[in-house]
Amino acid sequence: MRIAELEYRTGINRHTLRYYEKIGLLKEVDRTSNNYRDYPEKAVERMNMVRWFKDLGFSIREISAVLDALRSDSIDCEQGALLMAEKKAAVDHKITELTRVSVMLGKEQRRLAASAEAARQTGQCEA
Amino acid sequence: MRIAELEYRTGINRHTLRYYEKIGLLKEVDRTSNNYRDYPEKAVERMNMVRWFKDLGFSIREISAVLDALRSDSIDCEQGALLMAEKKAAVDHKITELTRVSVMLGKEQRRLAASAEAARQTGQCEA
DNA sequence: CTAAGGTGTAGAGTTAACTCTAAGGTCAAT
DNA sequence: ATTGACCTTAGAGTTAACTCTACACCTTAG
Repeated sequence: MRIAELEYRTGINRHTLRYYEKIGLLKEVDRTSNNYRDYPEKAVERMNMVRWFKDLGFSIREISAVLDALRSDSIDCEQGALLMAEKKAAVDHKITELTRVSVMLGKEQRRLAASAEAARQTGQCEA
Repeated sequence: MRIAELEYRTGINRHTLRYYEKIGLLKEVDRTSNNYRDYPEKAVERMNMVRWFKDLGFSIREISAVLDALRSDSIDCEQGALLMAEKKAAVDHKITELTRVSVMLGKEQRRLAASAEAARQTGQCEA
């Protein structure tokens, strides 16, 4: 497929797609005889994965490393397994911290809602 | 306390502390007669909270909004409660997605570890 | 054959969030 | 009174990750 379709199917700007290619994040690209880029189905999958990771706060460098390790022609499985374990630990830590944040936000939400209720009686917000 | 101590106790660069003040993220600042900044204990607490949120991927704008709502002289509790609920929902969604990522990374880690084991026999990584 | 619309490259511009530099004021100790 | 370690501001520089502009080439419908 050409760049317009990949752009449409991934929601990633074509300039960004070319940028990703340049920095080595998107490697599944061929060229047609007229020098247009020709993307395989796999490119859609990779880019959707990139968006997924990116939205969760991974850096491009991290995503590159993970995708490279997952690519089937990856050189070193041993190394790849280590990377996965390391990333999983980081993700699990983040989940723990976010859970703490969620609890805190829930508490504060209830506190503020109660104050808002009181305010409707007294006219003042905070107690 | 002066800026050196706040820098030491929060691990946040003094330039960054002044920057945070300028953009309204750090409001608990007084001045001594010689125009030096004089921070109350509360500033340490706020800055540690900022670091906590920042490391979890919140933007400065988001952190500002949350801290403002938590500040005891906050104007509108009603609005604050809504903000907390909204942020909590976003955090909970992120936790769900990160959990999916964690599962995926775990699977890939095991797959790669198995391939590495096989490689030790055959000399080839991927099957 | 030409105009519209898709594609190419190179490189400039943008935004967030710092991080640092320069030039100068303050203060405690020698 | 000078030195050195503080502090001040204004503004420049940096990094990541885009996003856009300019200009030229390719393709297809009328």
